[in-house]
Amino acid sequence: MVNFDKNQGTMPDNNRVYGSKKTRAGKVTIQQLSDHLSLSKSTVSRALNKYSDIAETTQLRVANAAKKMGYRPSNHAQAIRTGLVKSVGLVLNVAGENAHRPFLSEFLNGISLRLGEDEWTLVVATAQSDNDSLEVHARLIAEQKVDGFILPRTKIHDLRVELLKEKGVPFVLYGRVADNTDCAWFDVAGEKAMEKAVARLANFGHKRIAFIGGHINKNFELLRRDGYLVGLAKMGVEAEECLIIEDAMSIEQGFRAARSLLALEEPPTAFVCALDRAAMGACRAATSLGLFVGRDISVIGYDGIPEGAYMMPPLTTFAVDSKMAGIRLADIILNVIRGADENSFRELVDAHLVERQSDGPVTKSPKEISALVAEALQLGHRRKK
Amino acid sequence: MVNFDKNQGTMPDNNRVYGSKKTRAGKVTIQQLSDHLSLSKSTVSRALNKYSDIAETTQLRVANAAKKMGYRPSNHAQAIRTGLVKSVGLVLNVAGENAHRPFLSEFLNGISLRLGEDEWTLVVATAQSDNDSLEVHARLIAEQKVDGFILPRTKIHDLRVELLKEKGVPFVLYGRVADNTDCAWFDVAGEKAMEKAVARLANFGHKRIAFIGGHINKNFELLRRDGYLVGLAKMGVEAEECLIIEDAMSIEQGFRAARSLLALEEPPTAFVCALDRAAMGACRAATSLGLFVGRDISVIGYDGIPEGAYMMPPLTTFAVDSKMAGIRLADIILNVIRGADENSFRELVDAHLVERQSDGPVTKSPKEISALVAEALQLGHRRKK
DNA sequence: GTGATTACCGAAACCGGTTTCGTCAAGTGT
DNA sequence: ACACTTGACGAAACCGGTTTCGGTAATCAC
Repeated sequence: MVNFDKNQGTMPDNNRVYGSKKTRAGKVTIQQLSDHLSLSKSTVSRALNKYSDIAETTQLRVANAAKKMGYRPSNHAQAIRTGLVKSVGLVLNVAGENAHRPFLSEFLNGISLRLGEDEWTLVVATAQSDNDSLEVHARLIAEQKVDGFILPRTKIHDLRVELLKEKGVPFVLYGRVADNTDCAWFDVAGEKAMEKAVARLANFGHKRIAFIGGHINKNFELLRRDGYLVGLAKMGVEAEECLIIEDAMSIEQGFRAARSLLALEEPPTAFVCALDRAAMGACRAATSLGLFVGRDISVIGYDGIPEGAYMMPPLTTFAVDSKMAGIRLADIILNVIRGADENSFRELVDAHLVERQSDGPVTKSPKEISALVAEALQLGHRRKK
Repeated sequence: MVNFDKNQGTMPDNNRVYGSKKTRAGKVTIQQLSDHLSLSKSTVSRALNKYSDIAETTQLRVANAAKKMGYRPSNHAQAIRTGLVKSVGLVLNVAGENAHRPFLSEFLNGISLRLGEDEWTLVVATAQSDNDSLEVHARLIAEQKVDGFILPRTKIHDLRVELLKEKGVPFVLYGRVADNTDCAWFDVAGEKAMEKAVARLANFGHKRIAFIGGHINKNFELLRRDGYLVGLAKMGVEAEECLIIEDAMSIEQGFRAARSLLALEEPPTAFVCALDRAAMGACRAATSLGLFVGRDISVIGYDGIPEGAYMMPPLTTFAVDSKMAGIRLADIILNVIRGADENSFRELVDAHLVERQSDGPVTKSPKEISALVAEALQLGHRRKK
């Protein structure tokens, strides 16, 4: 009868020391609370959850005692019954190391702020590819770590949407997809900003306005390009295939895009860029070709990254409010999780113009620009020799 | 006895529709699994957790069946008993809207990657101030949303450390604090980078090397400044009070710092900056005063932000690997939570030099620089009139 | 005054796991 | 042949809540 149970029920080797030393003493349970109040567990629970069959006086008494004793319901204890863990997931696809996110912290802040109001939390995970992203979502669902998702950077046909619809897990899109049925979404109207950018430039007298866009598998890219085209149409300017370049997501790519556009026989006198980073590259390209941005040539960006203010010259751009986006998305997903109809959430807000000095009235014709560029190129060529 | 319980036990109004329509059908419980295997719940549980008192053959049988049926233990169901929710918290203090985080997504990626290996998750929350940060931590603890924390951007005397020590909640620091006892930490040796930067510049022949630092309440600032001073001492260069400016966290502030340093009677011929963003400002300041960065004057940054590569000229800097930092921090906190001794985790890694073109051999004396600056200022002055 | 409601609360089941304790058959020593 | 281990598993308690189902006393209708 001596140490009979020594190797019986012992913990496995790989996780024996689980749990930290201090046993999280402070924790007040509902049992202790109900004992203290001389009420039953169930009454206390229902009182806290404001059931109508508990006397108001009792509800008050319980609420006060709970506050005084510092009682907080254990999140997972209630999750096990209610099925709600009170947290939403956000999976960031970091594929392509150029996946720059200038406003991630503001965005997270908005989400966290809104979720915090209801004592919910945000679970963040990253994915290394589109496929991985699906797996990560599936994992979070399987382990019931979240009650719903915010899906950033929607693609035109987004597999995440299919997955979540199939599993019946609530979600909200940051962006739009081809088929929006039964999808709650929030988006910034990039297309409208592009349209306004074109209008602004046309009013400045520009006739040859180029467009430098982003990844064509992203939905926002199509929308922004359409906005650009609509803008041209409305201003009575004819669109030209050769003035549109896509797939410029980085400074480098923006640089190359602008270089090639400026090498055209009849180069543009203004650039509309779908991303500030591309605009930065475009500015550098123009500068490197001897053009003064804001005078010889105009550039308008989109995003509102802080660096834009410190560029030479400061960049005119359309800024999006990422914090607000986070707040709205969090609010929507909370509603959807609580049973609201997805189809009642379709929010489109505007980016707002930040007027700086990278654009202005047209001063040079395409021919003149072409001449300046040619000169700069020859100079560079000569210097190399 | 008709509809007696109609308004009895009804849910309160404010949260009646809780839970989404579809009842998350796919979920396989341990009960179903054990039924299917004709084993008891407890045996299955212990088999999955590799208890030594379950036959190996049985363990295998259970593991296989679990995989085939797609069984995933409900996270909160086990949390309620084990006390572990299998997630770690990260609270970002977004105070001061210029709290720019160039590498946040890489950092998150590193953390998520390592946590994901063990099927843990990352909970992210934001705080609007130092005080709010404490409250957010407390909230996450009270609701048992996390098992431990990663504390980024440590301050010299960090209240978060006190809070977590008092509550007995595991944590790991990204950075160091004044009193490191019983703290696990990981850090990048910014001081060493600063020292190397000074050595590099001194070897280039620079004698007047200025330092532009960051927030003085952050611990890294003290360390980096010390590194700068040590570097000077080692190279036999005397430190001068007037060549040190602190509190430059943004491009704008770096700009102003460099302007004032260049206005000195005997201005520096090189800048060592504790942050790339300050370095960017410094470059712009030098350029605006008619100096060619990389030739007339040298600038070295720290952080390795991507924009540095596209500056004019590209910025020489010390880059930190944020993804790796995330991975290591996640690994450490997992160990600490599982009971390892905090004092056995003290990791210091180096930032690595990225040689670009913003620094080089000294070509101008302080006097000459001063003259150029004076000229540029007069020019600007004249132009204004 | 009596039966039917109604307001309020407690007992117990339940959620999906983990852990303790006990049982039972097979093996071991003498 | 008999007491003692040992290996392998099941029953039941438990974790901290939520929800169902009754039950009791007071109120109301007539």
